[in-house]
Amino acid sequence: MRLSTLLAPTLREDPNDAEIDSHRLMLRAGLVRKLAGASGIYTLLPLGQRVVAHVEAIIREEMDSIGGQELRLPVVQPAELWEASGRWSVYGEDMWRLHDRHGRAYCLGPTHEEVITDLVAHEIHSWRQLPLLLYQIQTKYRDEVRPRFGLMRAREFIMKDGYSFHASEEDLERTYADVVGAYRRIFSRVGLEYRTVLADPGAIGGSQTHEFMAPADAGEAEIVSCAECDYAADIEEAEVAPRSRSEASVPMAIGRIATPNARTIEEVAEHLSTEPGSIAKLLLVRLLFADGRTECVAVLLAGDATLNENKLLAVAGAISLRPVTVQEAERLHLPLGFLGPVDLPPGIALYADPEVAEGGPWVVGANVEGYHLNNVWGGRDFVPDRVLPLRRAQAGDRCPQCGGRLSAQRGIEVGHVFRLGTKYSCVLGANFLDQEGQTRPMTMGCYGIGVTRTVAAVIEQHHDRDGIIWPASVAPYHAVLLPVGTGSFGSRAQQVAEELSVQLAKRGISAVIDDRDERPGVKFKDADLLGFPVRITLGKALEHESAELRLRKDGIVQMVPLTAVADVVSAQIQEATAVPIA
RNA sequence: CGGGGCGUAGCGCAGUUUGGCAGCGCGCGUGCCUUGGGCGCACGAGGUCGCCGGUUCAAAUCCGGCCGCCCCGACCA
Repeated sequence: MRLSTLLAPTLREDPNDAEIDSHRLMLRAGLVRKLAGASGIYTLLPLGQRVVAHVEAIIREEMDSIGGQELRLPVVQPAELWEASGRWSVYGEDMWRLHDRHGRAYCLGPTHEEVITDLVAHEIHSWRQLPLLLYQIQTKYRDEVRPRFGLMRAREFIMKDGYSFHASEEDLERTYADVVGAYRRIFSRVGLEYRTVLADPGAIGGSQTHEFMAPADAGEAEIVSCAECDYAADIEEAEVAPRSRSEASVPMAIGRIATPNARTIEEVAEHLSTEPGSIAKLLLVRLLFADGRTECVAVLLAGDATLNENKLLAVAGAISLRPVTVQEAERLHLPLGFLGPVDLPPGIALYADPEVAEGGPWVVGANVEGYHLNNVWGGRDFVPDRVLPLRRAQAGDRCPQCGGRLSAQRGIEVGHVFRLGTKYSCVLGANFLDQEGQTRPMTMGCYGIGVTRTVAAVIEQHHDRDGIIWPASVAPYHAVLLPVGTGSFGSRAQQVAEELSVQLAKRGISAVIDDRDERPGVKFKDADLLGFPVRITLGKALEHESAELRLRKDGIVQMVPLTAVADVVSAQIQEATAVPIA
């Protein structure tokens, strides 16, 4: 391929609407373009398409290796199908809905559980035909509340979705494990550093699920992971244990101290020359329940902890919560900024995290403007109505599995595997006859990988100031041949580039020739920006019948005789592609 | 949906406060020059100033309405 004819419009300057590195670099390197007037909808240009194709090829290989069968499912799906599963109303605004000329309602598939279950319900009838693992790699549509970060959260995106059907839970477990194994190989091969984390099954239902998270600052999810064992979890899901804390052996008497203008934990800690961790904070929140009822509760946490809102909602059975308003607090005669668990007005339930439920001494608000209490002891000075772990996990917490230290990081969710059970098979009639002749619903699993998001994640993890640094396995081309020089010297360089391109192709190495009539500096800059793993410069070294090979990832340069270039590059690419499976 | 920012040449931006010839850099075209890290010189093409309406002798600029994009939040199999 010649760069002079390739549609790869590189940009010298950063686009103004790209915030994160992957989005910025995908635009600058000419991999994608946003469709004007359509937030979250992108064209994949030739280089971007090649990268996506490489990621898809790796996914196909690994899914096929565990017995997966690829198929292609309709994008346009009738409302009836979604009404049958009950999700037409549940899915909400994220679903892209449309009508045909007869006024019948359809949607653009945001996912394909309904369609595939319907297919299997019609075609599979016997235990002898199970298990079945089907998958698709297709464009999906979600009218995201807020598309952002380029391909990271787009409204039209490519996803690999796999669905499995089983005669039993045990059989599902086998396939589930197979898929997790395949995912490990896929993400390792595309060059991602990733963590497998425990996550919330969310609205799709089912038991414990695993997310595959690629650590990156631009990630939208927060995870905690242990350095000493394999424990990792979404920060909202992570188990938290009370932290150890030194207690005074002899409880002293409670005391009242003036803390004028010290409202926040930081201000109180500074005023009293103590640590936030020795203060207990009381949050007043209003819970909203499904039946419209609301309730005001108080939550007591250590001063350096954060409330895990999901856990509070779960234990209280509420659907949402918000802090109380200033007016609500005034009505209760509670001064915001000086709240404490001692002598709360009746009618407000006190929920306490185990860390602060018993013992002391704690500094807490006095429920009087301008005052706090010290030497407060849980159990003596206040008694919680409920003691529940409501603290959000944070860096430095003990690992619930091995006791090691947890660290927190941001991550990009690139894959998610679920056990669906019989949620969809029951309502959509995906039943089979078992060996006893009994009709039973199939047990299902589903397994997603965000393909375009994975490409974004790879760039987030593999770039530098100059541009993208593609892993060889997904690079749009393995190498760039860069002839420089003028006159007859230049034509010789061009000719050598053509020859090497052919030699490389014979070894399965793809290369582009930068034959553009540009100054060397421009070619070098673009080569770095585009991120090809190997750069082969045909210039000065030609006088010694050699080429200059440079690896994008470390900048290491070596001079190689022309006759050996193809073999050396081939070896370099093979080495780079043979990644250990994490 | 709440908050904030933006919309002027293909891209990045100035001009808007205080109404008065539509500008700069990059890119693009032509010629000369240069040729190992985004050369230099000269000439040139390129605009419905997001859209609609209003005020005014005169609107990119002031007023009203609408649309789109980006960021934060809420939200998110």
